[in-house]
Amino acid sequence: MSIDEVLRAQDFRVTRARTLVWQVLDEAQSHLSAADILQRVHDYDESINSSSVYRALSLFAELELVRETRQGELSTWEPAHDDAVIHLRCELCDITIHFDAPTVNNLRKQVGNITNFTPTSIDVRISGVCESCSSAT
Amino acid sequence: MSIDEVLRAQDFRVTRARTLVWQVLDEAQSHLSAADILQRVHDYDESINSSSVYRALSLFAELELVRETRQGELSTWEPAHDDAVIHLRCELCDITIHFDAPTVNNLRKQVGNITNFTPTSIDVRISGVCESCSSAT
DNA sequence: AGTGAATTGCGAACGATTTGCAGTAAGTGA
DNA sequence: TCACTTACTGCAAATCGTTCGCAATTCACT
Repeated sequence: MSIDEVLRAQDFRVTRARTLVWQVLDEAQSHLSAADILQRVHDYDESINSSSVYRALSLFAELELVRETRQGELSTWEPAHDDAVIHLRCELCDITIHFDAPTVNNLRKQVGNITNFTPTSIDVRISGVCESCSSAT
Repeated sequence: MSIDEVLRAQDFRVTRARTLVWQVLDEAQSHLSAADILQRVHDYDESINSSSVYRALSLFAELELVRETRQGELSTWEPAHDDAVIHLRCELCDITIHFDAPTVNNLRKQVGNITNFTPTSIDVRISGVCESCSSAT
């Protein structure tokens, strides 16, 4: 289902701002800051305002189409994905790599079994050094 | 080793602001926002300024005495603890519970073995509903 | 094309955190 | 105990990502 269809299906209007913000996120398939997104949106259309970008992002977040993450100072966004996919964040180059770790589901079960806490979503982030940074001495 | 000793050992001065901020964190043993901390510090001494609280917190963070976490909008701080201890955050009452999950170390090993990423620290947060909120219907 | 409401652009407001600076007080050595 | 040095503080102003109010625009439907 395209973003247009998703929006229309829930009675939201398909606008240039929303379409472009989605397009940028979808093309990047990585963690982008609001500033990154705005900049790339401007590559397509200078006239889109930052407010509209923020508004599109929060709408998408509500519809669970994107996932917002706080990395250090600022927020980043990426298309939503399963929470068993964890984030490996390189401390040197700041890149974020996805890693599908089935163990995450064990962790989820463990918490469900041992405690009386009922998990809904799990968020695993690992900081460290990525391959290219560690091989670059 | 007391906070005074830790500070002195690294040639930082022991000041009222630093002592009180540490005392508040240590007493609470939970996640406090900067505003919470300031308020509790003021219970001891009205004259401490928020800048000093922020400055103390970032010093402590550098010395790895505290752990800063972004929860939604704002940052929270707590005394540092092992990263195999994960955070269970209740979506209803916003409380954060600690849970010692040995599985975290498996996850760490798994990443180390399967990928070429070298983990240094791991951060697991689980959102869900805590016992008292789920029993309160 | 015409209508009404949803959405936008704009600029101002916001609020947590930070900074510059002059004054204060912690540590040191006499 | 008393100076002396300078790290640290309080204050107020600045910063900066994000949000808001509102008039103008644009979308969806006829």
